[in-house]
Amino acid sequence: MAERPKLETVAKEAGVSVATASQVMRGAGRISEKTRKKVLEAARKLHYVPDARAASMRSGENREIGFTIHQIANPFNAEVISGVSDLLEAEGYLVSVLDSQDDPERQRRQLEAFIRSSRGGLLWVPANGTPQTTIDLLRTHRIPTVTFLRREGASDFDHVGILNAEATKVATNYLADLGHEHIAFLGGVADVEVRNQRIAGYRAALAERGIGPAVVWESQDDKLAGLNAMLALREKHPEVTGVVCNGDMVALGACLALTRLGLEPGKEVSVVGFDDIQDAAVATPPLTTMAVSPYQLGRRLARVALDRLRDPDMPVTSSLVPARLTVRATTGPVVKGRGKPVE
Amino acid sequence: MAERPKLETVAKEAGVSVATASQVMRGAGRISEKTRKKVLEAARKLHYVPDARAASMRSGENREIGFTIHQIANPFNAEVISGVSDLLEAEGYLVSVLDSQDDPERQRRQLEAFIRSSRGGLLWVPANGTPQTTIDLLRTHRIPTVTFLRREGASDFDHVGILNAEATKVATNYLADLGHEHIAFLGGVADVEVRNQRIAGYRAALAERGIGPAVVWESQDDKLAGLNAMLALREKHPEVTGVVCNGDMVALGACLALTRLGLEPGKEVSVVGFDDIQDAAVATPPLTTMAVSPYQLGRRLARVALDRLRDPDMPVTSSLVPARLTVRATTGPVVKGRGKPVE
DNA sequence: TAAGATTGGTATAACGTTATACCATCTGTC
DNA sequence: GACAGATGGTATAACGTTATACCAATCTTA
Repeated sequence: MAERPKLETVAKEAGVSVATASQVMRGAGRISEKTRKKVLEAARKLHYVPDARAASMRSGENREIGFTIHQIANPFNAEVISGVSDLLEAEGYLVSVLDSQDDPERQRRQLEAFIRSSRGGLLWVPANGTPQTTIDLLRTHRIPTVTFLRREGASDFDHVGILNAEATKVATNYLADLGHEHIAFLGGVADVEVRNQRIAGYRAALAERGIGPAVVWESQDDKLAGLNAMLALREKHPEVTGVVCNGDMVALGACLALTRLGLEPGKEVSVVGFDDIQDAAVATPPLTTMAVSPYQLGRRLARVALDRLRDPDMPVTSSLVPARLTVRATTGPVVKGRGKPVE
Repeated sequence: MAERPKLETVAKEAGVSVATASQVMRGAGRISEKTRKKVLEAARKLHYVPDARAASMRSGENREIGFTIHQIANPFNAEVISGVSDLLEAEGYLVSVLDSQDDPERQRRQLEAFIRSSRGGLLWVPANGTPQTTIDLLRTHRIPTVTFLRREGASDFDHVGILNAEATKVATNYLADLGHEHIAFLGGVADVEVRNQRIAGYRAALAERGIGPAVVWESQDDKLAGLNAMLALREKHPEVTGVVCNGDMVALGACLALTRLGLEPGKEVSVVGFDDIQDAAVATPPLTTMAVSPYQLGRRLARVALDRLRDPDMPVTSSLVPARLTVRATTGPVVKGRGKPVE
């Protein structure tokens, strides 16, 4: 098999200069239909594929976009990725996803590699505990960047995120409307920005209603952790009848815990999730949750990135989308009942 | 802020030639400790980051690896990605993930972009229905490629996969050992290679035991689809008491369906999953499944890729890992019972 | 029909690295 | 003190594109 052909090979085959061949491939310049055909034919015949490195180096353009996210293995994020890819690929960009696993050190290495290859732009969920040096790195190298979900307040980069406080406020008020007077916030680990916002909304609703005190309980954001956290919360605070969760996975785990305790979610204890992942609707019982459409969120993110790429001097934008209360079966009016002891 | 510094800037700052600066940055050539220090200091001061495009173009090396997968939004795949990244990043590579969404056309576009930027290597789960032209594309451009999960038989690329037939054979035999005589295979859509292998193992076990007939039922590989498929299967074949599933998500859906029908998984009907995703252990009841450790599988995949990158002329390898029967609560001896009608 | 405009094409210098070949200077040896 | 070998450094031509400037024909138009 022949070596990878270059423009020179194609030009020779077509009997024109490299400059002409280049113009034909890019659809630029003024070329007659006849030679255009000749060049395209030659390129096809030789299976010519341009070298993006050389092109990008010379032209200063790069149609590859990076998406650095804290966890790929998360149904919500995965749907966001779909939304992002669909829109950007339709515009001729290539999206490659990097998983920082929420580790600032790993993130730094990835972003450095990213800068080395001079990608076109970056969609970024900053890892928890991202140091200033990493932010400086991106700023120094003038990478068109859109932050996603985190670093909402910072106005150094464009941002797309969720109206977290508003959402948990709605959720908490909804539980209060149902008659719940002891409402807890469950899930997430301390000092994650998104969680802090959600807790703030939860507290605000409590304060408005004059109920409380606030009960905030930590846990990792997966189902098993949610299960265990709910068991512990229940033991320490048996008076709690309403639970606002940091995410659907935790909420589903919490429901599992209630079932184990012989309690029925939506009866003795009401649970509200956050995100509306696919499982939420299918679970038994189906989960009441604050729904954000991750796919649409991804498209929004991509749209902002496109705008930024087209006009680098545009003022920094921030775009926050609301979550919608979606009532299913895990919430209801207060019902008395003690449940059976754990087996 | 200054323009992005190049090697020339660094060299000037340090008072040496670009050649020397280059050698220092790469740790090559013979350079005195004194000038080495000078150059490194200058680079640090200017925040110099080399341009990987230029380096790669000149040296012909590229430490970026692509991982094209049919679905990111899948807990099993997500864990594989972790395993791959952990190992390759430790070796100084950067892994970027592309989601083909199992669409051959989208996959072709992505692979073309991939070739254009002359990445170092490719880990590839071929989309279902991948045409020969796409395979030729990779071969023509001599991309070091390792196929994963699919195209097991083809010996044109290195391969890492799962011993599918063996696993479902074990699962089916296990159900037969428990006394089940009517065993069905549930899940997956027609003509996906992995599923065909699993069905073959299932059929082989039936044949060996002299039980049957085989009942094969299609469904998408998610929980909701599994639920509906199980309901339909149950209606058409009420005699079935054992179900071997194409994946854990389907199996979990099937269990949900059984519960809705008033049947207890592991009692009236036994269910075996495949993969052992995180949810399998947490579900109620916990799922019996054929466990493959996706993280370890990812590391294996990365290992094979590294070997290939180090020795391009090495003969093509194939590495198939077994799945381990992991008994939990959804399987048990045959129990008679009709269940209650759907509410 | 001469001057200008338009059309279709080409030569060539970048882009920022790295690999090669080469050239000074030292150091030790006889 | 002449010569070999080691040591430390440099000049320069690639890598495969694209952008710029330019040129040679051909076509207008007055």
